[in-house]
Amino acid sequence: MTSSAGLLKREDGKKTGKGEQTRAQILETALDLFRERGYEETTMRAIAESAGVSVGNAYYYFKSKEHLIQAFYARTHEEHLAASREVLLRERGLRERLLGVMRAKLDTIAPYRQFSGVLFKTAADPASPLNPFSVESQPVRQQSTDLFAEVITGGDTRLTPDLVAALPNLLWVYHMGIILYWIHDNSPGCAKSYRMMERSVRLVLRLISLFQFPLLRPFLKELLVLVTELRVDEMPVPLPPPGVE
Amino acid sequence: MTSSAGLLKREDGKKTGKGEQTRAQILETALDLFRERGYEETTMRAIAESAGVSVGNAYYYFKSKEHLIQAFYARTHEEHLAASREVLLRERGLRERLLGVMRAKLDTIAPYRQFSGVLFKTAADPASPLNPFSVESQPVRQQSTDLFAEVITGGDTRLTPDLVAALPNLLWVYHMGIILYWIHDNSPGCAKSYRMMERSVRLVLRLISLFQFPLLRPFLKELLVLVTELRVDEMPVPLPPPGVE
DNA sequence: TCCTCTATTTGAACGCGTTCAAATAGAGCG
DNA sequence: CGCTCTATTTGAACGCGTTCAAATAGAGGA
Repeated sequence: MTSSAGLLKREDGKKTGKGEQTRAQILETALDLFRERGYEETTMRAIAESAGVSVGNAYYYFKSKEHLIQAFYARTHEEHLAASREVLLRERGLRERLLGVMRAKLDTIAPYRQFSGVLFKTAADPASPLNPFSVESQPVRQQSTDLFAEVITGGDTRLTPDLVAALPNLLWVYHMGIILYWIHDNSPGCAKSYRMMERSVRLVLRLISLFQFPLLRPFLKELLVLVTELRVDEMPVPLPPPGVE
Repeated sequence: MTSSAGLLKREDGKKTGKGEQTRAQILETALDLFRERGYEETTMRAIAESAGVSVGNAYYYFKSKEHLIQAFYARTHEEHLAASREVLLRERGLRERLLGVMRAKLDTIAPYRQFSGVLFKTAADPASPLNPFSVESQPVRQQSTDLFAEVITGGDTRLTPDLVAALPNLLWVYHMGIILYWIHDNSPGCAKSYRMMERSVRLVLRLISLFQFPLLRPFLKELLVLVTELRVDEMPVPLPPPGVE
């Protein structure tokens, strides 16, 4: 751990780097196979064989098959962030910004639609690290809500502080809903999802402008309380193993 | 036609009835074990052994371990309907009715909280028959939305037709959201969930009365379009490979 | 009574995800 | 060079959900 040496060290000085190569090899192979044959149909043995390693070795780098999904999710998440930044630099109108970010989301995950179902399934498990509310995904979730915060604050539309406070989380939930719809959408090119997304964005924007009226302040206050309580950071994390209740 | 011993032929002349007994035995045993040890920890072999049958026999009656969850779900669903009917007979105020139905829901599933997570996980899988949007669960879903329809139409509060049309589905989604929160709620007695439920019910009611204003008619129209499109009946169902049951 | 046909029941076997004790590789050091 | 320590790699083995060919039970007909 101290210092130096050999052909393999990272400037980071942590691991030898050889492992990182193997790790990447396994992940690439896995994602390829997932996309080709689907998640359930791809066995760990097949992944290992295609990657030219042993099964045990795959498990040395990924604690479980699920953790491969997590890696996939992290990747598309990054892609979406990048695509969104582009949109947010270009567009100033709230409508264009939200629409662009949402469209970017669907575009990003499009190639993986069929096995995104599995991701959603796993994510729904409270015990899974993939769960959006788990500690492990806290950073990703944070980045997502930050993104929505940027959508509403970086544009040319001024909103009341209440809304600015509540909207990022609400929009995050909203975008999850759209993805849920998308996962079940078998229309060619997921056309229905895109249409649904556009319509709902319009509705969301109208709701936003509606709640700008000072008259509706009490609603916002109440909403804010709920959203605050929804904040997952304050939710105790389900601890798994011992004991029955 | 019917043999004198009685229990060997159904009126509909389909099955012998002996099987029904075995089926019930397996289901009861399974649910007991699930509640005691949890879902993942309960093996099909253990269920079969405890029920005094072979593994293969368990699979003769339940196509998969998942289908045991489905049976459980059907049961608590019935319980909730019963409890709700009681509430709806007693209460006339919209607030009391919605609150009562929601509370009944949480009360009904309370004993199974820890393994309800699994149910949710499975339900999130688009390919699962347990999925709320699947054909298999269409009847249950229908009954649920009918229940919410009864909540709003059977009380002493008159609502605009638009709202009456849109609300059942919206309330169904809302109640799913509460359950999602509940699943992640580790507070003693799920107190946070109950509080969240009460607060959100209050908010929902205020929103309902808000959208009674004729001024907000366009919103309702737009919402109605979305909700109609959300109707899962119109969503093409991902068909499972072989035959039906 | 015996035969037939269907409903039910069995348990071995399969393929999967996962684990683990043990083998190997390679760097630093003498 | 050999020694040591750690990172990496292996493949057999385990327990699981699930399948299936074959055995059994039981009712109705001859």
